[in-house]
Amino acid sequence: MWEPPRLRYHSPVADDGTGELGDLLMRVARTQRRRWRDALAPWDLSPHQARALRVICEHDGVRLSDLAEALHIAPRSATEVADGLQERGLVERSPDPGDRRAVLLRPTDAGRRVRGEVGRARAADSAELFARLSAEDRATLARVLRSLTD
Amino acid sequence: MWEPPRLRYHSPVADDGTGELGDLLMRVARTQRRRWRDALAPWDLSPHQARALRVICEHDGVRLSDLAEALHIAPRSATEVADGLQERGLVERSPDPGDRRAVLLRPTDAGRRVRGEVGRARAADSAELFARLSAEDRATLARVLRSLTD
DNA sequence: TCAATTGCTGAGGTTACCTCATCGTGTGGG
DNA sequence: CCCACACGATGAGGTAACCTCAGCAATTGA
Repeated sequence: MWEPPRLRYHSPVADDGTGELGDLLMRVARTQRRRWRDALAPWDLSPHQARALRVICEHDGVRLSDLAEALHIAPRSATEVADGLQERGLVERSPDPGDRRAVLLRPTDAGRRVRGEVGRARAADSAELFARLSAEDRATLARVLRSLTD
Repeated sequence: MWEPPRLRYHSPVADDGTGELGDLLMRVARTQRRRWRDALAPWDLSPHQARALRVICEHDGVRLSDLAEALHIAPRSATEVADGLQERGLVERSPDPGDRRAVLLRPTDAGRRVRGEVGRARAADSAELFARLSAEDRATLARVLRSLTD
């Protein structure tokens, strides 16, 4: 039996349309983040680990400091993300032949496989979420969002 | 002097358009989340605290368990959010006359004032972010996002 | 050549969440 | 009218994901 929520979080305040856009955007983004986290559960990866795996798979031989930059975290924290992936056998550390201080991260075979599976799961999930939109709404949404990312 | 980033996080992978929508959405949302956090800094409030203050101001007399539900966190964690707001003098606890187990949260005068200031700052920030869109793009975006939040 | 910088990581702290246990209060079936 | 059980809040304690700072080895530049 359904019971109405006692509190609504989102404001019933009348506004001019731009104020609400921010709310809507965050709401959809939160929905998608939650969906993504759930979709990632079978591999026991956090969203950050999945992003790191993707970065590492896309560029052969990634330095920890570059990974940190790509993920917008402190260099020290990239060490921990890499530790997590290494523990799971998805990436390996190797010395950088050009700079003996540095460490290069490379995907293992398992890492490449998992990255592929995760990528497909993510694409499927995204397609499912956006399936309710018409093709032209999707195109408009993509254009509008792109113009907001500068 | 500008230097190109060595790594791009976002995938150059060609896709069918729906896969990229998810990325774009998360990217815009992250931008906005960061902007919001920065906009909140003058009041020393976390995003969660600001949301809690908003909920408390919009409904007079909010139980901790209701706050937890509204913020999608465990009841125990709502206690901590309320503690933070109470320390800053923005809300106060009072016994629920109808149930002596429960505690009702109400905004103080300072809380109401801060909520107003934060709301205006947020609206201004949101307006600034979305200002580059045409009025009809904003309307379309709102419609499309709304249809994704069910 | 050597002082300063860079890349990584150990040590330890913070924040924001969680679960479980406890305590006082409400409530419904016998 | 009980009283066993459910419920609301919170203390205690744990975890995950960040952070800063210090230290070490390697590189770089004046």
